[in-house]
Amino acid sequence: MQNKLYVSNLAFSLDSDALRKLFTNYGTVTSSQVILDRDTGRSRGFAFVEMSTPEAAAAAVQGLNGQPTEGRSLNVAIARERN
DNA sequence: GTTGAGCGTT
Repeated sequence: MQNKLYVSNLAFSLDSDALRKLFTNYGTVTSSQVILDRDTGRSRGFAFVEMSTPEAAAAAVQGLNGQPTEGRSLNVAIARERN
């Protein structure tokens, strides 16, 4: 499964909904979630977005990786297994 | 500010 994306270096002003809208422009977003610290509830500065297909994920990487968003340059890459 | 969670109602 190469349809899960790891989005890091994101601005704290971005939430799951904002990311979803950004990625849905390059394909169908199956799920989007900004990672919040489970203990403190604060943003960890990165997120995970799952696309419906690997090609959609690749398109999102090419389209959003390194793009300035909310003052921060988004870093988008294929995510790893959670384990 | 950089690779997620959950175990008690997502």
